[in-house]
Parts: sequence; structure tokens; C-alpha cells
Amino acid sequence: MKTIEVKKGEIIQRRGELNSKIYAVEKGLLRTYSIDEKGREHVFMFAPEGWIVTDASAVNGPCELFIEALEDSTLCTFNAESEIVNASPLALMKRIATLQKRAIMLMSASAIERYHDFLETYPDIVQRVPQKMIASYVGITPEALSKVKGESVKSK
Amino acid sequence: MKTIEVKKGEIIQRRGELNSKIYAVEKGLLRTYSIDEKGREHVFMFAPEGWIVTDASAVNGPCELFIEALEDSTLCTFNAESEIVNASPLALMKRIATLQKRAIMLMSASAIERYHDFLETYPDIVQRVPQKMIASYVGITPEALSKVKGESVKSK
DNA sequence: GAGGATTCTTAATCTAGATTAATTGGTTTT
DNA sequence: AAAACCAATTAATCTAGATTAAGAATCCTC
Repeated sequence: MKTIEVKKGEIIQRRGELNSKIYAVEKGLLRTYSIDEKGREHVFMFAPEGWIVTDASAVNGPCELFIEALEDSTLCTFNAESEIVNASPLALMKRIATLQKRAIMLMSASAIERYHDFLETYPDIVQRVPQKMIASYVGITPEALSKVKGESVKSK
Repeated sequence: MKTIEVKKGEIIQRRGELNSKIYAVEKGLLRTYSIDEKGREHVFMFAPEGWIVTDASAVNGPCELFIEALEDSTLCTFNAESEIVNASPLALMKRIATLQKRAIMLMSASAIERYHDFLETYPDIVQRVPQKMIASYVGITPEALSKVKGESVKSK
């Protein structure tokens, strides 16, 4: 385990890399995202202070996700291979619960509902990330996000 | 840990129940699903022989998912609370990887692509589950699934 | 601090998939 | 074996969100 500092905009991990690590965010803000065959980015999760990030694609295979610093950040890094075995199964279960909820939201909720879920999940970061990344997390285009936000304000 | 037999159509666990368990399918076929506020079912996963099912919503809280036997099945049940701590972190990581892939598919792939992903994920169960449950797993209506399957046949 | 590049928003048009509805074939009930 | 019900398909219409485009605001960079 060691502590590292990363600059805003730095890409900490790229798809295809083998040395998958676990990152605990002490200060700052990260995001993870995938890029599909059509070259589109999809924000998978954000990680502000106190959150933990791993690409769980394969414990000993190439990773699927990119990890990027959205702000200058301080991170604790753990070697996934060795440390994961000792990681708390309860922490992993929490992670599974979050993912389960995410998948269910993507299946059953509308764009505006998923936006509100984003606001609940990350109450403090709306001002810190660009709209287009929020739209990507929600699973829609930035244009559509502008539209539904405008509509939900009007309808009040 | 103990082995139980369940009949086709039996609901093994309901949303809101507290005694969350882990089920390992020895024989048969299960599905898990959620029901949203509009009363719609969403198939979360299938579990044929060799698969494991848990509702990971909350380790000690009420569960989110319903679990139903789609065929007469034989299951090994483990008490989640006590056994989860000893569960292999690697098995949990595999589960996280599956969920991560599912969420990414839901964000970035079209209905027909997600249908093909279903076929890859569960190569042996197409004949064993009704179309409407496959459609629900894919995240579309049965009508839309009929349509896209018809189109992909024609285009060959 | 001017020029260029992003970002955000609004609007017009388009499309994947939803909704509604009708038809057919199976299954279960009695 | 009818009656009633459920599953699957097809077609017509509708809608949430995508795409395209254009203008205004904000941010780098030289």
C-alpha cells in the first residue's frame, strides 16, 4: 500500500492494462469510464473523498475501464492481486449492492429518475463535474439532460 | 448449509424479507427479478445449474429481489449473514465483474446486442425460459424482442 | 487579452423501442 | 372438447431520447 498524488486530467489506469489496483480516494475526485466500439465514453462511476475504485473486470486479466482524475487528488493504492483476498467481504457486498441498484435503475427508471438517483448517490459533486459526464453517467446525451432538467423545472 | 427441493413456479424469496440467503443451483433453473413502482417486472439474472444467487441489496436489511424457480430445482442454501464472511472474495469479485459488464451493456449496447449478450451469457437456456422473460432481461418489451429478432433474421 | 477550442443550451428532425390492439396457437380448467 | 386464459407474433401509432445544427458562455493557450 502506498499513497500517490495525481493531477487533474491524469489517466491513472487504461483499458487493457494488467496491473489492476484498488484506489481509495483521500482527497479529490476520480471517474471510471468505458469506451464502446463506436468510440463513445460511458461514465461508470464517480469517486469523491472516501470512495473506493477498482476495475473488477478480471482479477488477473486486462481491465475494462479507464480511471481518470477529475481534480488534483490524493490516493491510497493497494495491489489488487494480493490485497483483494484480504479485503472485507462486506465491502465487496456493498459494492455488489451498489452495482445491483445501478443495473436495476438502468432497466426500469426514466432518464430524469436516474438523474435524481445520481443526485442522491453523489450529493456533493454536481458542481464539480461537467454536465456531459453527468449525462454520460445517467446514460443519455448532454442535450437530453439539458432538456429533461428544463422540463422538470417548468413543471413545478 | 442445507439442500432443499423446490417446485416450478415456487417463489423462494420475496422483496422485503430479512432472511437473505445464498442459493447454489445444483439442478434446475431460477430467476431473480425486481418489481418497479409501476408494477413492472424486471428480470435481473437467471441461474441454471452451477450458478449462485444472492440478493446483495443489504447484508442485514430487507432484500430487493424476488427469486423464483422456473423449473423443479435442487438448491444448496447458505445463511448469508454467517457464510458471506467466509465466502471466497474471488467469487465475489467474479460477481462484481458480471454486474459491471451488465451495467455497461445496459448503458452502451442496443437491444439486439444485449440479446446476443444474453445468448452468450446463458448459452443453454434459450429454450427453457419464455420469450417475455428474455425480453425483460434484455430490458425491452416482448413485442420489441419479436421485432428485432425478425429484423436480424431478414437482414441475413 | 485575443483567438481558438470546449461546454452548455435550445430547437428541429429522426429513430429505437413503447404502447395498443388484433390474431393465432397452447395450456389449463371444468 | 369447449371455455377461459396465457404466450407469441405482427402491425399501426406514439414518445423518450438521439442526432444534427447553431448560438452563447466559459475555458485554455499563446
